Amino acid sequence: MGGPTGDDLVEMLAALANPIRLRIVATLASRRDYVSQLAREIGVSRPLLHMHLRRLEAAGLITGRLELSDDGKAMKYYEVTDFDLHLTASAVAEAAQTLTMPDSGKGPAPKEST
Amino acid sequence: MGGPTGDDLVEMLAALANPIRLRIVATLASRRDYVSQLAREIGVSRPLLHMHLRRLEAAGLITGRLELSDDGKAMKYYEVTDFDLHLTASAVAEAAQTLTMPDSGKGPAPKEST
DNA sequence: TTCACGTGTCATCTTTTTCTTACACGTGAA
DNA sequence: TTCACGTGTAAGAAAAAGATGACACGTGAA
Repeated sequence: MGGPTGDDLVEMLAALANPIRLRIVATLASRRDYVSQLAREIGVSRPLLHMHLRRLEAAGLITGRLELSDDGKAMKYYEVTDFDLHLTASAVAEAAQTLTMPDSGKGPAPKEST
Repeated sequence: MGGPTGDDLVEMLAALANPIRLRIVATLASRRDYVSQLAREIGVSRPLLHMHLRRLEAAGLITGRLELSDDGKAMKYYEVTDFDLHLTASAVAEAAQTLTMPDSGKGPAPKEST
């Protein structure tokens, strides 16, 4: 039972549930890369890539750090983390127990009269 | 390398990346259930639950079949499938190769002049 | 018939994601 | 200075997802 909490799991799954972000992780899996170069390889604009990178980093799937190149430019390099998610029905059932519910459970069940 | 295709993976992940749907899978993991009862237990309206169930079934994570109860009512019972997703950076990298791209790769890379 | 319970769908509204365009800043080289 | 390349962010349009309410249909029991 070392899995992530329900909320964290949802965030990780949501982060991976997108073609572009899947591609970002796939690209970074082979070698780390900096933002502009990554944008060119994947074929998306930098602002868009920036947004996707933030989502992936917030979910803990990648990490980025700013470095200075030889010619003095500030480059932000990203790389993947060693995430390892094993998804089965029982794993999901366990994580779901730690889900932060909006308010259900205390509120009255949705009325369904005619 | 028996994993799902990139598109299928995205669909499965998107299906699980939601608190309510996570709860549905968790509930069905212990015992199968029919729609109205499930809606009461989870605390959502039937139309909403119906939509989430469709998404989960489309992703292949649950299956439903219509049965007739003793008192002649048509009940739709759902249960979880034996899905087993192992998510690592390399697994993602492999699945990403079979992603159906909108059009990138052929289209001109996003211009970024000025 | 009317009620309670089961099924499903459609139209609509609200919220969130996704994406583009435009801007700002910094550095090294021509 | 101007250009090329790197960084980041903010505003707004477009698209998708989430959620609700009102329907319609069927059956058994009061």
